[in-house]
Amino acid sequence: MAAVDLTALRSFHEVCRLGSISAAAQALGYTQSAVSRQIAVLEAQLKSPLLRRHARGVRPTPAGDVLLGHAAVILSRAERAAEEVAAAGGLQSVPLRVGAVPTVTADLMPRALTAYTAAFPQARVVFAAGVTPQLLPRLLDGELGLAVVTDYPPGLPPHDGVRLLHLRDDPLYAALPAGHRLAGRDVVDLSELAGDTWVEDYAGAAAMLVSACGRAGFTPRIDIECGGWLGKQAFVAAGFGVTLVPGLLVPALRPDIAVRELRDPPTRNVYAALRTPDATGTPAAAFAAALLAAARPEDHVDLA
Amino acid sequence: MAAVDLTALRSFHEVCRLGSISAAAQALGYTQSAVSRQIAVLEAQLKSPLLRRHARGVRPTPAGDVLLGHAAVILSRAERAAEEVAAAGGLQSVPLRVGAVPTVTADLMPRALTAYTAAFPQARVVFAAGVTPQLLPRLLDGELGLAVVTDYPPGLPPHDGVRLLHLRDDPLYAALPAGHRLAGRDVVDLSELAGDTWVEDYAGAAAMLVSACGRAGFTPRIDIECGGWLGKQAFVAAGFGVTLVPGLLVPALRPDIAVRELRDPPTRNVYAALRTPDATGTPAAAFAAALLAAARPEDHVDLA
DNA sequence: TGCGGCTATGACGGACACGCATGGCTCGCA
DNA sequence: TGCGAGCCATGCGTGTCCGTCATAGCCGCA
Repeated sequence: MAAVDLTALRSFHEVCRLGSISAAAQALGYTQSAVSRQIAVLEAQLKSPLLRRHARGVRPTPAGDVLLGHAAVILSRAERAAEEVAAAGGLQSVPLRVGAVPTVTADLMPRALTAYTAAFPQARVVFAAGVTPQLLPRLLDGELGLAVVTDYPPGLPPHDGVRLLHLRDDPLYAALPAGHRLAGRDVVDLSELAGDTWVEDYAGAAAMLVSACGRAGFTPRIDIECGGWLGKQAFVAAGFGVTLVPGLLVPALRPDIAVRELRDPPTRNVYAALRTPDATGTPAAAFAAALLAAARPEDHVDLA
Repeated sequence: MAAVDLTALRSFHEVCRLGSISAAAQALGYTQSAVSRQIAVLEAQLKSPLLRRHARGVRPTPAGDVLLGHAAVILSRAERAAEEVAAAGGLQSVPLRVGAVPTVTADLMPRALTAYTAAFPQARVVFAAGVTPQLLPRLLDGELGLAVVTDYPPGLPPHDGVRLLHLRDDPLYAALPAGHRLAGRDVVDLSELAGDTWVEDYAGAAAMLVSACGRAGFTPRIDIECGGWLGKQAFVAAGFGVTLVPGLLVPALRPDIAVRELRDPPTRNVYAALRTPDATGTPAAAFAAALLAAARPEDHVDLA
């Protein structure tokens, strides 16, 4: 999609919305011919038909439906960028944008943020949750000033230009419905969950699940794709599946979920990641120090 | 940003990454002159300087930092779109994409999904959380097949072309740290929380908070901007602030948070939203019926 | 069967994007 | 302190691209 422009995407989006190339052309101030051509160029670039042509208008193909979903997001984001660039024109600084895997929001991140804002009362921090394969590129791309990431499989993505600060180890546990046949045990072997239905969504965590289950001799059946821990917990508690849960999250789980140690548990490392040029003397570096202090209270860390 | 293209955005992104127009030009296969001009055009379109020019390279301005964050997302999304369009070429259908405000993931959505997948075992559903002001445009744009939304202030956005199905009322409660001075009460008046620090993030919920506090005679001080309910709960439980919590979420809250009724509570309505042409005979319509059945178990609803 | 609605495509002209060349500024080194 | 190197901005020329106009073809309906 290197040569695709937002103009063609916008036209495609409007064609799908109105179900007609002519109507979209009128709405956008082009001729039907121009819009037809834009669509044809898009289809050539993406090497896939995007619209089914009928005598009375058009309908997206399945591939067109996929592009439509992305187009909506891209176009919306482009508008927001313009608005925010205009708003940022008068600012002297931008907030420190911190990203982290969701599991650290339950305990570690609030404690680190508290220490940081106490030391730097004028600082503004914006927090965004994400998964490691997304967070590191976002850090490198400049969207984030700091990211808390883990080395879940497939391991850390390439991170040239990034300084990693190890925060702690974090083993996985099994989260079972309270009435599960294995809930009465203290330690569970992963292979004993081969026949269960799994609750998982994030690409990183799903990969670790598949990898761990592969070593235990089975492929997990993930029927419930759920994005957040409230939802995950609800599905597990309601008996619709089991899942793996990082130790960092265990204290925050609802009481009607049975959390059990795994024999030989998959264990991840948790890191604070900064761009190498930001590794000293920057707000991101100060925040990393706060994270380290929160993760290892026994080490004294200065926030200067 | 109507005329801005991805080519200029890509160049800007690479210039920031390498800190040099010449280096970016070389990496992208352009001359320095072409890239310099692309940046100049971007700056003119966005009416803001985006780079500070130095003798040895460039650095983004604060406005440039803002654009860089968005550019990273847009460019990444564009790549994913191309990949997924290629992968979708052979598909006969796409998953039903369901969006909802996060509060329904804790109970209502898992129940509805269970009923739906029991009735349609071959169906694939992808779920994405969001806030109402984002969800309705995403529904209309084609990204979502169905969205569960609420009429938090500023109320529902314009929704021509959308069919709304009322699911239930949902009053707000106060969520307080367990040791809060008002935690011993059964009913709290919002004005009594005027001097507290607030935990909130989402634009919709923050607007309702500001609106409700305005009616109670004060402006809430939101020091902790936190995106997810695990984090919100952690900040409240740790004593760093109070927040409002929808009734739908109350059963899923951790036990060390004091949840209290509000006198005259702000109350929202919860709706399932579909595009009008999808209102009958589609997977989205069937899913809406499952949501209605889950929200009102006393009404019998057929999933045909 | 003819007409209207709609999409695809040929031909053409003007706008745009980029390369080459050059000017101006800053920085580092002898 | 002066010179050279590095780097960005901009004028000019050229080829490509984008949009318009016109036309052809298909489908559905009265």
